[in-house]
Amino acid sequence: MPPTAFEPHDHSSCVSDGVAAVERHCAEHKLQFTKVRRRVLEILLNQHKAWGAYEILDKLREEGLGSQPPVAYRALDFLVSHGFAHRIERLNAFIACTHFDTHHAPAFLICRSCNRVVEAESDPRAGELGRAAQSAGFVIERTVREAEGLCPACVGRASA
Amino acid sequence: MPPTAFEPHDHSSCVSDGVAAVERHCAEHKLQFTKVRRRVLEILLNQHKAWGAYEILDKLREEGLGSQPPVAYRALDFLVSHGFAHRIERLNAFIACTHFDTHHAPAFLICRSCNRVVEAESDPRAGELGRAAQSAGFVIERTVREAEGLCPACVGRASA
DNA sequence: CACAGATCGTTATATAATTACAGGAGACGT
DNA sequence: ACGTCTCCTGTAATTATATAACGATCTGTG
Ligand SMILES: [Zn+2]
Ligand SMILES: [Zn+2]
Ligand SMILES: [Zn+2]
Ligand SMILES: [Zn+2]
Repeated sequence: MPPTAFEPHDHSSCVSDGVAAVERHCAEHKLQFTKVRRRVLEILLNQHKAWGAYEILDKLREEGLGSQPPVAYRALDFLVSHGFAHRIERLNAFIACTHFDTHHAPAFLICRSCNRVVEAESDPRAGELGRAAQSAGFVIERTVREAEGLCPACVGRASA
Repeated sequence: MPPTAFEPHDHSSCVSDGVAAVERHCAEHKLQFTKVRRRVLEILLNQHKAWGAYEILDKLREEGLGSQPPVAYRALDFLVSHGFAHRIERLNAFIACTHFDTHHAPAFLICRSCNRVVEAESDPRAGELGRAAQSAGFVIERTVREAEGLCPACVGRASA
């Protein structure tokens, strides 16, 4: 199952499915899926890129949903803490989770040319980090795995 | 070869060996290892933790080596771009490289309790990132691999 | 309604990083 | 030694990212 967001796809379903899944999850877990939180999730889902907090804030401001940084950061904190979105450390930016149902340690592929970001599943105990941790007796609680480079489309464009 | 910095070791040699190796490399490659650059490297080597740019700047200021942010950032840029130091994205901070001779894609173990950071070697093509990239046709140029958790000493302390 | 807890609106502040430009020190060919 | 070029430095100003603090408002519950 290769990542799909680098390829053409029916993107409107990315948005609607994403919102619907979170809506369901919130209802089941008695979480408040408020207007701002919903809108921020929609913004994140709207493109497969990582959004800076202030970019999101600008959108909210245009729509009269809030104008100060804490408004955006609180909504993002909610989404991230419940696994509906992820923070991309390399970019100081945020992206909607594309498989938030599973309890996961995400990894990301970031295209430096078109800025698209794709989330891949990953096992935190696998790979070099896990091996190094094990041999050092280190207990991993959270991992950051981000790869920067060129997506297939941009590689083609560059070498064409 | 397990990482060593979580264990007791002769730390004075960490500093002197590190400076000497960089000094040699700069001489061989006609790079200018200026006073500020050397001092910043020494500061980084002084503890196995990640230093914020402004922490370093404070030290430089005390010593009359510069007082404005660009002084610290320029030295750090030099060190990072030549592989003598690494940026820890998760912490917005910097650490001296512990095996800068080899052409490498580093991975880090970050203890959230004692703040020690250990660098492990890693192959960028291995692990989940590499697999995901390959199946997506993505060309990796740089990776961020950072694990946060508890080092052996701090795990012991917590469960004791 | 009365209450507790979560959420929101707003101001101010903290922290991290970059831009821009003038000046200085060394390398280098003449 | 002289000019000249390049890299390095000093400093002010600004931009970008994130959090603290506090009162007001909403939401569900008895
Ligand atoms: Zn899509
Ligand atoms: Zn691309
Ligand atoms: Zn040491
Ligand atoms: Zn520790």
